[in-house]
Amino acid sequence: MIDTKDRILDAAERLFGEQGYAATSLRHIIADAGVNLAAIHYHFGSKEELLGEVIMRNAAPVNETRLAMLDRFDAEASPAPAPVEQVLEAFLAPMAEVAACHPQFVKVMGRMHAEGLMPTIIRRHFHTVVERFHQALRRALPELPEDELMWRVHFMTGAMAHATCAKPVFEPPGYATEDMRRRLERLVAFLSGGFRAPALAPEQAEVTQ
Amino acid sequence: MIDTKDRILDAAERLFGEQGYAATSLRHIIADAGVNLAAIHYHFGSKEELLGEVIMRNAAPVNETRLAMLDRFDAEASPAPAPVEQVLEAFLAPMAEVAACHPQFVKVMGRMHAEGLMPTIIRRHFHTVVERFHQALRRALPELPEDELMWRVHFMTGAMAHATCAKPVFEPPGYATEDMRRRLERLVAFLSGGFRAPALAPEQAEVTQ
DNA sequence: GTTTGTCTCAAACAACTGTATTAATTATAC
DNA sequence: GTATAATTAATACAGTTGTTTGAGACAAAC
Repeated sequence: MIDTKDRILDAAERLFGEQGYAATSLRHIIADAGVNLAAIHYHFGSKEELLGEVIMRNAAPVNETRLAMLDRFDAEASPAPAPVEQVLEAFLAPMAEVAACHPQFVKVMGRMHAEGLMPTIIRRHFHTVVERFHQALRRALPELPEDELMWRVHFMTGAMAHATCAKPVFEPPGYATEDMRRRLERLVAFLSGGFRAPALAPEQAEVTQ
Repeated sequence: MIDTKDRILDAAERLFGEQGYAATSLRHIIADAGVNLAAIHYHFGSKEELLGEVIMRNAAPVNETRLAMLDRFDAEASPAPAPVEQVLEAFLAPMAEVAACHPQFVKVMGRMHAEGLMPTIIRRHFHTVVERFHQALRRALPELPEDELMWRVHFMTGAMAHATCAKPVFEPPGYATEDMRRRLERLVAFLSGGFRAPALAPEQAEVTQ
């Protein structure tokens, strides 16, 4: 079969997205793809490299679109910096677009975050995009201290990962039918509010009680 | 040894928090606790029940404190509803407190979310607390549509889980030293902003492009 | 038609998983 | 001291994991 490789990639993408990387065995994948176990190691060498190819066949175009959108928003707002909403939209909207033809890829990325595999992947393939968006957020929120900004990026990462792949504890109305595009729009609104919130007073006495 | 059971619980709590439930084998746990493999099944019966005990020995007091704080904030603000900041604080601060003596427990809860085990656990032991906080948020944000609120709770869940257990892609300054209390205060500020953000216009034409 | 390289097949590998069993040990009560 | 219960130890089980192997099927090239 000529398309064995693609069938493996499709099956892996689907199962990684639904169950996560660790929970998906190679035997699940070959059963879903209808191919032989050896085919995976013939075509990819290892489970880890298979994951790498699943990611990279989508991540590259997504990242290009992200940078293009951010450039456009930056140009439109010039000389002012692009507002947070647009920075976040430039980051998230391309994921929603790719979800149209590869609905599972978004989930795969979420799983990577949730399983703690993202730091490795990021440093390998996403460095440029992350760096660019960090700068954009920095300019959009000049009054926000650096540590607070980085913490909020961390929080955002969690909300993103959860929003894209996790099953909610209590399902919002229309959860199953609502498309990823609208879901990410809701997320942009929510995260923008979070980034815009006043920063914590630096190292005062604890206010918890 | 008299404290075998506690040593198992402590080791399990630590390893579940650091590596997650699925990635932690019973043999990791016994090696860490310095006990025999049979001791786990003697004291707990199964891996799943061990997890249950790890959770419940901390979750019960935490949930009591949560409800007490929320009652207090509600009384203080009466007849107005308690503001979002306080609702979130009542939910998160007790976790920060328990982190003082059981620093890994917070991470365990985060892992449960990330691994998708939380829905089961929640419905079993956290139903009251979740219901109460849902109502509190509803009253604090009366103008927010119900579906939008539930989506934001979902986003909040993700940010919480990630903030408490995941290693950030790029570490904020002072990441290793800053205590959980302050981290959760940052999270409360961020989430409050998110909940306060204006809701998405209901079902308009897509604004993505 | 034979050869060469691509690819698939079934089977097996060693390592690991949660669980179970049986005997030995220890502590407590009488 | 002995009987009774609580607890540990060592070992084995059956299943799953990622990975490897070697024999064969198939196509295209010459």
